[in-house]
Amino acid sequence: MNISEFAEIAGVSVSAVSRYFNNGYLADDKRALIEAALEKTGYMPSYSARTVRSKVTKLVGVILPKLSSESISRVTEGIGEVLGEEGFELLLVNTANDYNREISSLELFRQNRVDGVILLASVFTDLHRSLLSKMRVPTVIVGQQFKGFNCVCHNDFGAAYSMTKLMLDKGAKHPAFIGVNPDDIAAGRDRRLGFEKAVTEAGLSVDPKLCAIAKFSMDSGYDKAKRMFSGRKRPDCLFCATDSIASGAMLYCRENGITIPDDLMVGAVGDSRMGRVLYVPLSSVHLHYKTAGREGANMLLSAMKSGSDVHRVMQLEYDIIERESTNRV
Amino acid sequence: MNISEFAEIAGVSVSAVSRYFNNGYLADDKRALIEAALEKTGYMPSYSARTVRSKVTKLVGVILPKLSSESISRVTEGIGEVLGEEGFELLLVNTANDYNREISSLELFRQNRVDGVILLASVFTDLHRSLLSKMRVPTVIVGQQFKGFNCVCHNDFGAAYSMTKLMLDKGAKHPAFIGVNPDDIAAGRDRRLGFEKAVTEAGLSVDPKLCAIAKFSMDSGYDKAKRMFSGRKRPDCLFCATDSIASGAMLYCRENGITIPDDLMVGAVGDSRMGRVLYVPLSSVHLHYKTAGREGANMLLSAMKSGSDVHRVMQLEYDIIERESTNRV
DNA sequence: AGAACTTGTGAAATCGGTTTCATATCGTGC
DNA sequence: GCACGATATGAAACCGATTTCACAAGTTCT
Repeated sequence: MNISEFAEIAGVSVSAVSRYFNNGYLADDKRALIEAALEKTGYMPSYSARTVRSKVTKLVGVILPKLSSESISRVTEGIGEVLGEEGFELLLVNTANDYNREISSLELFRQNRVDGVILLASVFTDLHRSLLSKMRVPTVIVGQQFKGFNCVCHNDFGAAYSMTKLMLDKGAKHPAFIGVNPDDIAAGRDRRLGFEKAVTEAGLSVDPKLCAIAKFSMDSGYDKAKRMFSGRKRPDCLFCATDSIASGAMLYCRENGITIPDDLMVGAVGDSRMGRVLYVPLSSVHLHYKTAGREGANMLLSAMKSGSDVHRVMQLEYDIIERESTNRV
Repeated sequence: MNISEFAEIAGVSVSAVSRYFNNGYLADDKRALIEAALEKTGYMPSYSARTVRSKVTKLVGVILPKLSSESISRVTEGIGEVLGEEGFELLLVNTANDYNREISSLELFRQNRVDGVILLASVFTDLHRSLLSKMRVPTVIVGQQFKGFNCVCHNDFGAAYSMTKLMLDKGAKHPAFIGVNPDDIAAGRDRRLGFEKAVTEAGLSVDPKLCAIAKFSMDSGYDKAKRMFSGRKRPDCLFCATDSIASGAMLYCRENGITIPDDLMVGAVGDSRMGRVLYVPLSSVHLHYKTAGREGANMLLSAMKSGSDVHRVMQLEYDIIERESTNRV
């Protein structure tokens, strides 16, 4: 059924029906007629037809590097909450960390498919920059700070610094580090720099043999820990860029008689649910992922409303969660 | 830029451009002309305009009870993989376990917003049934078996049965159960029934005082364990409907000197990442969530292609993962 | 050579809405 | 009594694509 058929059934003009759904001028008696017919027929206007003329899709594109990650799904949950209240729906693209899919999704969203875009990406390239600046629709980046664009990010540097400092303050002298790809500015580079600053500030030096780059997974954390502990130098504290990595490293420690926190303190970033129930509860830095999603969505909403090109940056702070893994007396 | 402007620039007719994008008859020379102009202008046809006429949205609606759950995000990942290959995108709705949002999303998708729907819901009501049977677009239910509709589900009964039997075979005599809402047929009722069958079959009886219904969370598992262990009767094995619940219960055990597996064996369903790194690695039943998502997507694809109303049911089997929590000698 | 297909083509109708526009009615201030 | 703004209305133009249709040209089969 289309709008003209429905208008005829209701006994009003096509324009009246359109106005009913779009808050235009409309007399109460027609409104009643339409509502009665609506009850009877269950008519719903077509979104696409509406979009052709009005250019409004009520869709927001969300580009994610993966789905089955606690942090990312929390961000997405926050985005959905805020946008849902405003009647927007999420068009989700999972790029599976595939660079090309990220680019092609941006390309797809660039023109007319959605009213706005929220991008969660780990690594940014020049191609990203050029594509992002050609965007016709408002865009917000969550989780990374990228000059010249709307961003909601975390204080990754501070988080890593504070967690490392916590361990050094408890007397550790041989700090180790397992991080992620430094091309990922937030989780890779900034957390590394935060670690390094804390170490240097404590009058110690960063030992390259006690530093490793892992992937975002437990298995990779296990692997890097294994290599590190096979060397001559033994660390007495370990900072990991993510909880997953830490949990893998701890698995190795457990299997090899390395006692936490006595032989080795462990601290990480992310405060995942898993951290609480690890065999030694994990000290971690809580980042406000869901809030980041909510704020990103709010930022996008105001950008879509205003249509202005002014970009904003919001940085969220963090909370240190101390648990047994750093509980040395 | 619209199709007529572009056609003029390319020096071909509007129809030719449309055919270029829709695999219609088209001579090679025109194809070349269009590709050259495409290179120059970056023109992209409007999805909504296309949809008005062709009725094809290339969108699939996915309705989820929550996002930040490992099992659900794995299912969604599987869905996205398969559908992405076929050029579909996901329109995601997170109902946050809100009954009304589930209904209103179905209502929204019923007509014309999407080409197909995949529904992950925990509890089905009569309203669900009536709404689902009024669906104009193909619909697949993942994770539940619902007579008369396309379903991809797990063998929840068998999973619970096997895990419980595993513990009873090792000599447990006082089995306990922490499950979820029995209105949830798959995770609630079937896992309960599977537990009960194993108990009865072993010549034991189900003690109501050793049975509890929790929510899908660690905290709730902790809480139910606390109450259960405050009673007079002490269980010697515990089956939990989910890993989260089990991890909460185990947290309580650890705090209260109940040794796993010696005092209490623990088994669950879900095989989440967390289970591997718990202070006592958790025995759990692996359900093929991602595969369920993939198969659900495949089922939807064939339903969309054929347009037929024949419904199919696919049940996926499971793997028992034995770890220390049931490792009694 | 002529019939019967297959392939290729562009003008025009069409999809289902929104928005403009010309016009009507009403209350209100002067 | 008249000008004026606010409210209300339906016909028609419009949005940007797809699809139909009538027809042309090239192939293949008798």
